[in-house]
Amino acid sequence: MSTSVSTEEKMKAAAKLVFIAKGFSGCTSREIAKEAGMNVALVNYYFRSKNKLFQLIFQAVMDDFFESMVSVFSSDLSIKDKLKILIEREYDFLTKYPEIPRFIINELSRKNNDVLAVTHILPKIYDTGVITQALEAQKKGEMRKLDMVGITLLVISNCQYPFMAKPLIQNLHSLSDEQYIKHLDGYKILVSEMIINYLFPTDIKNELK
Amino acid sequence: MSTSVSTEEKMKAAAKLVFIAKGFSGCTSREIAKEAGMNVALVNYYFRSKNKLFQLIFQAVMDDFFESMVSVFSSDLSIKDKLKILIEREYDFLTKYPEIPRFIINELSRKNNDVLAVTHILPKIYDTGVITQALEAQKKGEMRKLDMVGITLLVISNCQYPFMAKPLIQNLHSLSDEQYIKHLDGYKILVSEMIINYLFPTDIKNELK
DNA sequence: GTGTGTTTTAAACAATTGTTTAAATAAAGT
DNA sequence: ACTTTATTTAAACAATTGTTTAAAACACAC
Repeated sequence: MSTSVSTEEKMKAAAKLVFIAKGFSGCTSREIAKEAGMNVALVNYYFRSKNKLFQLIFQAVMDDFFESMVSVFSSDLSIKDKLKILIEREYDFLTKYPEIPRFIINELSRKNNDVLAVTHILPKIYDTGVITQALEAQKKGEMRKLDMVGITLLVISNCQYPFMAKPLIQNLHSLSDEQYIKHLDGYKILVSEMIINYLFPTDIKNELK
Repeated sequence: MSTSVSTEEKMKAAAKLVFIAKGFSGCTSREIAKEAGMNVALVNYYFRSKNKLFQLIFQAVMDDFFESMVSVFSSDLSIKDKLKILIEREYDFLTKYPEIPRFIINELSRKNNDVLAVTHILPKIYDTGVITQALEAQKKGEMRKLDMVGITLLVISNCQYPFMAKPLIQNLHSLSDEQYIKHLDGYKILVSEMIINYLFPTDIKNELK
């Protein structure tokens, strides 16, 4: 029993690694098993099929991915500070796991994907009260009027895309890995400044409408 | 001869369609041939291999993708107007071909990809003189100091990501296709406003550093 | 130890993969 | 019309795919 849990967990870890790096259609069961150092048949023994294993991993990655968002929104901060911290956290997370947004967007774009997946996240965000908090700030004239979709897009566009586009930008501007990471370091500040300044303009009368 | 060009072209069109939709590892030679309404063997007859065909398509898509950027930069406008128009054009292009950024980023992220590809684009952008134009505007204090990588990231993050993330945002916020397109319509204005305001602040003394 | 159940293995499976072959068809040249 | 070349086809190819099978190895009760 003790070893079985361990092997199942090792296989999941390997699957996560390989799936994220290569995508569902880009890898094979044998590749995952090899990464885990075990026999191919164990994929089906423990998870019934490559697809079932994938769904498991994908769901877990999704939950991880949105966990920090929910936790920031749950904190006791102003909406402005929440967004500031969120951007900070996103960059931290993505520095560690830069492949994840590409992985998620990719697999969600795949048809024949059983994943309905994400619908359970929005209620969690609602429960944090962050949305009413934003609405109140907007009523008080402290925050620019913008719906939740827009706010989400604004934040994750400017956080996730720079990591997703790394090979593109590197190729385009001939940058090494270190050069690119360094660039992102400064870019994070810019993004935070730009978004916060836009959403919470200092000169309220002129900017807000 | 006349039919042969036509079939080769038909095959390329089909390949473009299928590759963009499903990616290199996500589709088969037979699928492409079927889409073109022809025999599988013709893939290898005309293009030697699935991989060679892919490289051909990928290169063409890349060139298309950056063509509008170069053409806008070549125009006779201020740097500020060039960026405004660029954002406008990007949204137009992406409304037509929303899958392309995901396709490009995906395939560039794939290892074992022979594509070195993009290095020929940057010189073209240099040749438009847009970079010296930006530097001059920055010297004159009209534009915020930010290198080309940052400017590129700023524009394409906020243009491309909203299209790439469509299934994610739709899933997250339970939006129909029409609802999402509608959202993007308004979002485009926001993005343009935010970026231009950030790069060209009206109150120069306070904002620029 | 013996027996029972679980875990792991190597081998096999049918299906699908990219690619090749060799024959059939069409086109072009003379 | 005949030859030659280019195009298209169906069939086959070896390799790889996800999955199954049946036996081996293991763990642990008794």
